[in-house]
Amino acid sequence: MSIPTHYNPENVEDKWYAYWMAHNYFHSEPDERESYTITIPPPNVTGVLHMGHMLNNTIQDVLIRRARMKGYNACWVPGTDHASIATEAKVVAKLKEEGIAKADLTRSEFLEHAWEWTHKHGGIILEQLKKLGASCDWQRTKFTMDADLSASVISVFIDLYKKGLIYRGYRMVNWDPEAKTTLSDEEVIHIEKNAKLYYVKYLIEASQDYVTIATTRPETILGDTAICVNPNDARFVHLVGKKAIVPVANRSIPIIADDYVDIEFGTGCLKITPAHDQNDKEIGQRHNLEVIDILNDDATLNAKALHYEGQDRFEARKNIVKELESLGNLVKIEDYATKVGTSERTGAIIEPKISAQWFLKMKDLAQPALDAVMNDDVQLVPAKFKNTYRHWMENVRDWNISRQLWWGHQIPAYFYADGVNDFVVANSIEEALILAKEKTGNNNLKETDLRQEADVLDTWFSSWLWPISVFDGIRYPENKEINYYYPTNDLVTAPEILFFWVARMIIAGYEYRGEKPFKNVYLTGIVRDKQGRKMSKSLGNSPDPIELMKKYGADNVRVGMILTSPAGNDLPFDMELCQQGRNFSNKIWNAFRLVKQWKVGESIAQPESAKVAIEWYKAKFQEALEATEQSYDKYRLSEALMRIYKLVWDDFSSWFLEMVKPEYQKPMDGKTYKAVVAFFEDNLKLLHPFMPFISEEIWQHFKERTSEEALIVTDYPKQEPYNKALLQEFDNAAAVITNIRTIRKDRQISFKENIDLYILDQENIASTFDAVIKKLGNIDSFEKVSEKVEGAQSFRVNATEYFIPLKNAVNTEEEKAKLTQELNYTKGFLKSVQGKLGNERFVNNAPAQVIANERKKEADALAKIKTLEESLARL
RNA sequence: GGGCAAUUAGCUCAGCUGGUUCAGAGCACCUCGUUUACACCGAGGGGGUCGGGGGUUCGAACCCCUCAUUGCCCACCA
Repeated sequence: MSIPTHYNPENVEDKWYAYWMAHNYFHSEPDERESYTITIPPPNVTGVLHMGHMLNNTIQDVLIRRARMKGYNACWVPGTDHASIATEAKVVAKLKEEGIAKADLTRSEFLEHAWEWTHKHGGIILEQLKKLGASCDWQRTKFTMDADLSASVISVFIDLYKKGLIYRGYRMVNWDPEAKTTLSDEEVIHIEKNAKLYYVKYLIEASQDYVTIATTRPETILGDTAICVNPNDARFVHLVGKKAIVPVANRSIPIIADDYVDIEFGTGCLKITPAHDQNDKEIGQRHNLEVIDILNDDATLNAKALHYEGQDRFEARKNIVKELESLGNLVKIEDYATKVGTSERTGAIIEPKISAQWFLKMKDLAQPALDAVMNDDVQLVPAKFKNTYRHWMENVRDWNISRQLWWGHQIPAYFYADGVNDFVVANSIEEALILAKEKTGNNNLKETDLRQEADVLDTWFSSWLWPISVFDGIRYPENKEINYYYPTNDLVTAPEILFFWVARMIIAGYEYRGEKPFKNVYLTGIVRDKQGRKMSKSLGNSPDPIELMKKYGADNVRVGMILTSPAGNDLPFDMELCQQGRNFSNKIWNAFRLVKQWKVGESIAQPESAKVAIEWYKAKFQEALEATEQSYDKYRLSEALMRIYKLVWDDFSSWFLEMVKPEYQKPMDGKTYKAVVAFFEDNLKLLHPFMPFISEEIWQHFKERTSEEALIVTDYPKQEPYNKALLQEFDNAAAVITNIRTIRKDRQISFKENIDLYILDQENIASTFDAVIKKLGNIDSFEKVSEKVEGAQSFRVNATEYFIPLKNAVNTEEEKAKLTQELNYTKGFLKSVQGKLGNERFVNNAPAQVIANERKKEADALAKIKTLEESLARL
C-alpha cells in the first residue's frame, strides 16, 4: 500500500474519533488513580460552535489528553446550559414567525415549545465539539435543566433562604424592556453614547420665577415628584419649601434640599423622578416623595404619562421636547457624552425600574472566595486578573436572582397573599401548605389558595453549582463521585465571565463543599480578526469553525489556534495560522513516509554518524521535554507547542533524520532503525495532546496495536537526566556544517560535489561529531593539520579554524575584506569586555560567576584575534 | 471619574532575580535550489536606538519618575 505524499485529514479524523469512542477511552469511573477533572463551561444548549468555543475547548482537550497519558484518571464532563434569556428569546422569535405571541400561550404551553426547540437544536454544539476531537466523557453529558441538576438548584435556593441569605424586596433593578425581565448588574453593559442634555425651566408656583434643570431624559418629567437643590447652594436655598409646576403635566411638586445634588453640575437644580432613577429613588425615600411610574414593561409610556400614553420612550422624548419648546420651557440643548446601560443579551437600553425581586446577600458568601484567590488557593492564570477579581469581590452587591421569564428554574416560593413577604419557600406545594398554615395560623388554607412565584432563577444561579451538581454533590454531598472528582483541576474560560460565573462557582464551592471548585482557572483571550475586531456573528467576520476544520483539518486548526494564544492575551486569528498547522502536519507525515520506506538490514553495522546522532537526539528530546513540562506548568501552551514544533521539524527532521539517513536505496542497520522508530513514537506522544488525529494515525501505522496500546492511552514520556555537554558540542558541529553550506553557496559548489575539510588542531577539539560533519557536509576527507592550509577558504567556529581547499583560487581581496571585518568586530567586542574587566567597581561588585564569564569571553576573543591576524598576514 | 495592564523585527509574541545564553522565536520577507520524505519543501540571509524623555547603578528591554499611545475592568453625577 502506498502512502500518499500529502496528509489528508478527512477520513482519518472520523475514523479515529469513532475508534476512541468505541473503546470508551474518554469515559472515567472513580478508581485508585489520582483524578484529573475538568468540567466544561457549558455552552448555550441551542448555540452553535464559534471560534471562542474552538479555542476554549482545544485548550481543555490538550490538558485532558496530556493528563490521561500521564496516568491520571482524566475526566472531562461535557454539558450545556439552558441559557434562560437567550433561549427564551429564540423561542419567542420562532413563535412570532409562526404567528404565535408568547402572551397568547399559557406557561406550560410555552414550555412545551421551548423543550421542543431545545431537543431540536440542543446538542448540535456538542456534536461539533466531537469534530474538534474533544475527548469528553460523553456518558456524563449534563444539562442545567436535567432533573437532578434542577433539584440541586431548588434545594440550594431553599437552603440559602433558610440561612436568611435570600430575601424579596422592592428595589430598583435593571429592566430589559425587550426581554421584559430584570437583569443582574453584571448583565448590564455600559456603552458610551452621544446624548443630549436638555435644559428645562419649571415655573415656581405663585411667582413669575423659574428654576432650570438639566436632564438627559425629558420624557421622565412626567414622573417628576420634586425639584432638588443642594442645601448649601446660596443661589437656590431660598426656594426650598416652595413648589414648582411640572411642565406639560402641570402638577405642583415640592422643592427640596439634599446633599446629593452637585452644585457644579448642570444648573445645580435636579429634577427627582423616583420611579426611574436609582439616585432619585433614594432621595425620594429620604424625603417621602411620591413615586410615579410612567412606563410599561415594554418601555412604552403608560396612562400616568397623559397624552403620551402608548408612545415608545424614545418617541415620547422627541415629542415632549417639541412640546416643551412650544410651551417656552425649553432653555437649550447641549451635546453630552454619557454611558448608557444596555442589556448584555438583547442590546436593549436598560430602564431602571422599581419592582419586587429576589436577592441573594453576597457579602459574607464572597469572603472565602475572595481569600481563596488572593492566597492562590485558586490560581488565576494569568495572575493579572487577581486585581479585577478582588475589586469586584470587595464591592460585591446583592445579586438579583429572579427573572421574569418562563424558561428556567421556577422559584420555589408560594404566595398565600399579595404582600411582598406573604410567601413561604418550600420544595413542594404540599410542604408549602403546611408552612403557610404555620406562618399564618390559618388552618383553612388550601392548596388552591397558594400561588407559586412565576419568576424563574437567573441562569447563573444554576451554572454556579456546575462543578458540584454534575456529580450530584449538592443533593448527595457524600457520594463517591463528588468525593473523587472534586475539587476539579482546571477551569478554562473567557475573562468576560469571571464575575458572572467563575467567582460565583468559587463562592458556591466554599458554601456547599467547604472547598474550592477547581485549582486553576485558565482565562483565554478573545478571538479577534486581523483588524483586531472581536469575532462576532453580527460583524460577519467569524469563520465557521466547521468549515475551517473541513478545509484544514481539525488538528491543523487546533495548532493554528494554540500557536498564538498565550493565556489572557487576545488571539488575532488568521487563516495563515491554520496553513502553518497544515504545513506542519505535512512535515510530520513526510517524515513518517521517509522512515516507513527505509529497508532494514539486521546484519549491517551501525555507522558512527548514526550512533552519535542517536545519543544526541536522546538528549535533545529530553531537553525539549523538560522545556515543555515547564511551559505546561505555567499554562503556556503556545510555548509548549512551539517547542515541540521545532523539535519535530528542526531537530528531528532536518538534523536527526538527515544524520541517520542511509545511502540512496541502501538498507539501514537494525539498531538505528529501532532507535528512529522509538524516537518517532516519543515525538508522537508529545504531539498527541495538540494533534490527536494525525499522531494516532501514524502511531497505528508503525505497527499493529491492541486497543490498550492506542496512542491516546499510552504513557507520556518521562523526564530523565540528559547530556548537556553533548548538546553544546553538537551546536559547534552544526555551526561547522552551516559554514560549509555557506561556502558552498558562495562558491557555487553543488551539494553533490564532495569536498575536503581541514581543521587546525590547536587544542584538543572534541571530535564526537566528526562523522556527522562529514556526512552532512558531504566531506570526502576531514583531517587535522598542524599548519594553516594555503589557498584554502577558511572559517572559524569559536577560536578553531577550518579550511576548505578549493579548485578555483580564493579571491584574496574578498577574503581579506571578510577577515578584516571579522577582526574588527572581534576587536570591538574585546574592547568592551576589557572595559568591563578594567573597571574596578565592576570587578568589586559583580558576582564571581559574571566576572569569570567575562574573562572567558576575553580569552576567546584574544585567541580568535590571533588566528585572524595570522591568516591576514598570510594573505 | 476610579483602577489595572500593555508598548521589543513587517505581524504575533518570549525575554525568569538587572550581568554567560541579551537583543530572541515563529510567521512573513529576500537569495539560491527540479539532491533519491516533503515546493504544504531544502539551504542560506536581511531586519529592532526594546514607545519618547529623564534618573538610579560599575552595568538597564528589565528598577524609579515623567510624558505619550492602546486595551481591559469597575462606577448612580442629572
